[in-house]
Amino acid sequence: MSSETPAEHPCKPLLHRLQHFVDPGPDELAALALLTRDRRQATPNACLLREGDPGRTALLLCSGWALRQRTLADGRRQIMEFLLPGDMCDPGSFVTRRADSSVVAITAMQYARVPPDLLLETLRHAPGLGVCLWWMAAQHAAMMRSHLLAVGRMNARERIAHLVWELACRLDLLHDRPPRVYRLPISQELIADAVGLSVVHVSRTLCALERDGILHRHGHHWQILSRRRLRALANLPVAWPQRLPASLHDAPTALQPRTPSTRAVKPGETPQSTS
Amino acid sequence: MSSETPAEHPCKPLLHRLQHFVDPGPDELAALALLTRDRRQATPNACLLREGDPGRTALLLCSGWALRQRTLADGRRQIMEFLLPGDMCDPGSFVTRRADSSVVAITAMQYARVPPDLLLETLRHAPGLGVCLWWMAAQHAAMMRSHLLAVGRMNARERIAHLVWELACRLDLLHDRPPRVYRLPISQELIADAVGLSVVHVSRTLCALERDGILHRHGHHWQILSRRRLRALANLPVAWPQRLPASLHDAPTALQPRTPSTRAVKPGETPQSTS
DNA sequence: CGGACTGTTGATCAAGGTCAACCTCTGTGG
DNA sequence: CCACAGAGGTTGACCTTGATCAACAGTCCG
Repeated sequence: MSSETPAEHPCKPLLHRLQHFVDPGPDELAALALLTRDRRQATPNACLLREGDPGRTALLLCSGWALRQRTLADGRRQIMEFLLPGDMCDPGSFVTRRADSSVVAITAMQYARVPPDLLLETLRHAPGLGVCLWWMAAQHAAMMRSHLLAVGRMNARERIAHLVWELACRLDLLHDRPPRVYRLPISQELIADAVGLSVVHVSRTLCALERDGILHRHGHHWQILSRRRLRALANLPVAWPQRLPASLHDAPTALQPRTPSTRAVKPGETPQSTS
Repeated sequence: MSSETPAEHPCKPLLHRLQHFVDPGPDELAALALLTRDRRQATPNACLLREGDPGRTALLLCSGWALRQRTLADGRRQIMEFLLPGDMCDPGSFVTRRADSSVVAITAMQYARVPPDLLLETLRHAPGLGVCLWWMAAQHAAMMRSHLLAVGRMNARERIAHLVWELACRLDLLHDRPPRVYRLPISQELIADAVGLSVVHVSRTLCALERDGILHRHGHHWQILSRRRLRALANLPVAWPQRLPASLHDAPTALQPRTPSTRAVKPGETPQSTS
């Protein structure tokens, strides 16, 4: 088949991520290419979507980082999530009058706007993609719940460890092998607003993690020195992200499953157990 | 049509909620009835779904309250959300290997388990329901983001006000008119674990809200004395929940829109503006 | 060279946590 | 009918985590 040209595919990161789980056929590849018909650029701090906008369109990130946030009248803000290449931001917006949160570029980035009819058309061409999107949405919801758990019930150390671990896991999915050093283009202010702490305390806590030999940073380059201890701090109860359940591969409209030999092993994932 | 017998419909609360937004036809009513084929009972503290379960089934709550929670090894827990009659809990579970959170009954309750094929079959019979479920999922995601904002960036007073406001809005949707006094079958311990505070501090803060003439409670009966001040505290930027966007009513598979004369006015909702 | 932005460190402060006592209500069993 | 136990709520005293304010250092960029 013509499936061996991922390097030139317009939404490589999404593809790359999906390939950890399923093996897209030519139909799916062609359908995915459709999604990026309306491509755009954004520079740091540009607003892709503003709170209150009618914005009836999904966003598909191709390169660069963004974030979703909500702001209070007095300036306090909460960062809901960081958005990485390959992320598809809420198709839920199709069905909603006004956005409840803003999406802002962190780095220079490329993305596509996906209007509702285009998404529906794409799904008609490649129904198997529906399961993928559904799966991604479920993973996303689980991620949000983890985030809530961290912010609501963990202390500063744990919260930050949790965030770093989450980002590392997500970045791992964008590469063939877990990178040795991660590039996290986020300031400590962003970390603070994501985990609900003050900037100063984030700085202190990061220094402490570094002193304890768990992390190492310079600039935006981060290294995880002890995956074990970081993971323990992050308190992750279940493996995340999860694979598609096997039985879905057999559904009439599903994609072909990857054969075990070619399936990449995901980084922090323990196959079964919890602790 | 035969749409005037909601009193005997097996999932009245869901219906009631949907009727604030759309006008289900006979097909939709029949299809909804299908969903509750596998009905169950639960008593307080019963576990409908346990963290780590494979549980490939959605839950449709018919009566009573439940909650979704995640627990840490040392006993700390975060309540993700309270689940009310008419709530459909994550169809996302179809596509996921293991549940990331538990669902526990708060009161005695009735619910139905909805396996994947039943849901798909139902949607085949009444495609218009798909939009409804999608809309509910989008509302749900927005609610979770609000919750995260509250826990991450608000102080005790605001967090609790936020929670009470959210619950009141959701309960309003289950009745024809906003009730004068709400029945909230939740202990202060549950409130604490939902908003990320200690029980003691919840007690103090509630007493303060009562002293300030914003709330009144005895037992599980709550009255909102000043909707204005409660709403201001809760810091709600956009109207919630939102109506379906008008254009979706015109989609080929959509339900009939309610005529303006019969559409109920929703409680805390300002039609357009933010503050 | 000067300014903006980001990160680090110290000093002080306050919101909320913890511990403990006590109270009210409800249901239970004698 | 009362005694008792247990759960949930209230209040006080004290302590801890993290917020706030401020000064300063490093880096990038005009």
